[in-house]
Amino acid sequence: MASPTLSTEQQILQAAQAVFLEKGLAGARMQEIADRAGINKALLHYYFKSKEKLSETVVHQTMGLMLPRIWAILEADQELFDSIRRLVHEYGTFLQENPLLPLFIINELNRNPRFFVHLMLGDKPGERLQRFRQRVEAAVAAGLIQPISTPQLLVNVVSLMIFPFLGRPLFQAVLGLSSAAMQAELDSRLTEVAEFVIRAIRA
Amino acid sequence: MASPTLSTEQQILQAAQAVFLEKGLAGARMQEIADRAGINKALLHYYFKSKEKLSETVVHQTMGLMLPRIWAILEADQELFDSIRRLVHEYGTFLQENPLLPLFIINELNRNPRFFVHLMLGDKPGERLQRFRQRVEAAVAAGLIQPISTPQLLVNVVSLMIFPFLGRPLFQAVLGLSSAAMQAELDSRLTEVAEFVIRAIRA
DNA sequence: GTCTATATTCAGATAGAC
DNA sequence: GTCTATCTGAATATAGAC
Repeated sequence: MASPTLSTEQQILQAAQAVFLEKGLAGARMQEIADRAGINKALLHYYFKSKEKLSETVVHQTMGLMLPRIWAILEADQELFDSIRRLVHEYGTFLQENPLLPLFIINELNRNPRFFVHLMLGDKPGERLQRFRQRVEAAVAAGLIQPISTPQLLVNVVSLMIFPFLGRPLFQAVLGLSSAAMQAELDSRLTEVAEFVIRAIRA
Repeated sequence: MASPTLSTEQQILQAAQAVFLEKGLAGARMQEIADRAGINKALLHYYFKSKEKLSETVVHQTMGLMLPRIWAILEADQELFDSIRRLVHEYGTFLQENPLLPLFIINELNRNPRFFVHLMLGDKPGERLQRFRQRVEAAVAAGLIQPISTPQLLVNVVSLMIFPFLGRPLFQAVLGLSSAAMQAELDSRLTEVAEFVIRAIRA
């Protein structure tokens, strides 16, 4: 049960986020959310008409924390390698603090791409990346980096950051690492991934 | 409805795999599996006592296709860069043919790590990677590649291969690509990822 | 082995009192 | 706003005839 100084609505949202992240949307139970918020199911439906509505509110709130920071970095006018270092470090830190988020997001993204993409990109999806694309192409043209398309570069960076949190149980077992040792590996990626990418693309 | 020349059991397994991959374990309905197999629910339970049992059989069967090939590459005594190229190409091709598999696997892996890890690695999880580990360390010692730990290298390669299939809807929207264009990007990764990794680690 | 019909369980949602 | 009690629907699983 969360701090009683929060409004009931905030208690619910906090409890709902925790349960959704732990169990996934399909696995989450309204009963459990109510229990953790210290109320009952009826009141849950009084505040949020349905589970679907509740989840949308939670997703909206949760994504709001991260997205502006990512876009700020991608749109900043800055040396490309520094952008990559900042992106890896800031987004990586956020992921360390929210390690369950990737699995939840990936599932909802695939279940309802429309809703999700609109939430992340607003009305004009393709355009937000224009600045970053120009900077990559300029760096290629100037011979600063290997010829690589913006899609491939971006997919690579994002994959390297997020996937370890999804495959963690597998990696830990295959590599024969303790939970602490695996955590240390993830920590060191906050800098290692950036250098890995930079070495790969540097001309 | 599948080919009627198959035994009922095979019809069921085939239908079950399709539904599990499309809907996920939680989202799959026994009714739909029965429908696609051309039988009814009761018969489904006659062959497989429960949904859980059925899913275990399907997972077992599906993973069996891929795992031996991966281990063969990791355990082969071969030049390291060639191993990476083979791994990316063979595993990548498999993923292209089974694009829905990653999402299903990742969910089941996190839902039940024990069962899953045992299925993938057998009784002695940490040991199967010994040969590959030695080869990486030897390459580092010989100055052929940058100093990198086996865990980081392996996590990187696997992340670069699998994650694009999980984040595909997002990437497609962010990058403003058509479905065909996105597919082309994924295709070209079959070779590009290997070269990306090799450039990153080459001394 | 295969079917129809039914039992059981569970979870989301609502009614209505306070 | 908050509660107890209840409805409704869906989905897994089983009984029993053929």
